[in-house]
Amino acid sequence: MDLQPPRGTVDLLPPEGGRMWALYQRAATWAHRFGYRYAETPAFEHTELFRRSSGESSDVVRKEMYTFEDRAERSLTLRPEATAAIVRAYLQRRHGLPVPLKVFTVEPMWRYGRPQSGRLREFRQFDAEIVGEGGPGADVEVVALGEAFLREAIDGPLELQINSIGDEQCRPAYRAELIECLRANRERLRDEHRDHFEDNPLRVLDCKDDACRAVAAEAPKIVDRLCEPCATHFSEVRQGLGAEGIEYVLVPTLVRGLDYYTRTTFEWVSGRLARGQDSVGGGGRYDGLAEVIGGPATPAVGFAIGLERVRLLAPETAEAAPMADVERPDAFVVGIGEGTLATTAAVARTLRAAGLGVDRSFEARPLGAQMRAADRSGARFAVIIGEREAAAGTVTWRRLSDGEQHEGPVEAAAAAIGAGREEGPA
RNA sequence: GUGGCCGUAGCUCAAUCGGUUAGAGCACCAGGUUGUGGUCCUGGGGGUUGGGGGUUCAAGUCCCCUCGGCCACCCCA
Repeated sequence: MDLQPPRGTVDLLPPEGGRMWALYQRAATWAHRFGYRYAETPAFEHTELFRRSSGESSDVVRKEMYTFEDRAERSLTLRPEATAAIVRAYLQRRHGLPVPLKVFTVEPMWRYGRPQSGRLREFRQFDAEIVGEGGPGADVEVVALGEAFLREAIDGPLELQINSIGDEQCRPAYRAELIECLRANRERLRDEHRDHFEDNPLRVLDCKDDACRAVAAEAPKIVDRLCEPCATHFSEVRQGLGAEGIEYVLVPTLVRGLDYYTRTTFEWVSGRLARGQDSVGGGGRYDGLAEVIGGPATPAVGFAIGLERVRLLAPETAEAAPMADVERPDAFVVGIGEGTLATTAAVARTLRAAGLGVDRSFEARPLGAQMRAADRSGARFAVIIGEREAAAGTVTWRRLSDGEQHEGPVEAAAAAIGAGREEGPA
């Protein structure tokens, strides 16, 4: 039996599991601070949903989907991204939901491709969406949420790039103009673009090849061709970001891989990762998506942040720590002597009822061994019960960081240990 | 999916020309320790040398296949 997990998947055992869990909590904390509520959608959907939403010419649909048939011969696909499913769910049950609907989710996604570090076949995303609001304030808020999370979760440089790719009013004309330009410079493009740029001309713009970049630099820019409403929207988004104190770089060649984007597109880029995987997250507005999958016109905007990539950029101090703060117990209960198992269990029960995270040994082991276990558990306090305490009806609590200890009733221990917990992460 | 590089304990590495029972440090576990953890001492568990096949008296070492990882491309998270 091969014990390796399937290619492109990973096991998250301690301490890695705790670090990912800490990231989930951090995402939830920030989403809550911005008024986003938690949502989940199925891990798989009808294949049709993604074909229509992402677009037939997108790479996701063309070669990255995990598609399978179930026993009733329905074609299903493991979700490659979160947005389409959230919009589908919203459309099906929109009556009674708040407007706009602000939701976030932290779930795995699946895309078939060759794995690399920070690029897995099963990967996790923090995703936030505002459905039903078309104003620029929504774009700004969604970016602000992602920005707040990222600035706290990662170390080092992070660049927010933004662009507007227009809408169905202005993009067709721009698209035609761009095709003209590309046709005129056809010989300079690299092979794979030379014959296919008419399918998705915007794609050529973010090609990394030097020759293509040179052509892209000379080509007309979509931001100069926006219709009046799109131009106004974009300018208000930029003003709003400025007012939030969020720095960004305008990147006229920033287009995104999925067809459903309109107007604002953005991406967070790290300078620290390998070039092919330096995008930490991205998103944009997708006002046309709801109609594409059969609903009424519904403006919406959102982002997806890749948590594996965030982990690669985590501060080294956090990586070096033996465990994440979120999984450290508050106290480890230690009993001295053979007959103390029942006593430590009772003390643990009391401390847990008081809201503390408590661990203990399953067996009556030597005191030194239990203290060692307490230390290794990461607990902040050891709570010790021996003959003396049992007779007096007290416990001894010892702060493991400096060895300071006191003896008193278990309620006093609970209060003292609980009081020291405030400096932990939010 | 295309191209390249690389696989020896959990991690970092060692093992002479193809030669006997694959070693070390760190990490992990236990004991020292029925009144105190981290340091220290002693001991222990861990390997199908990624897997399979071939060559050979003999393979961690040479050859083939395969699986996996990394890098670039594609593209994105």
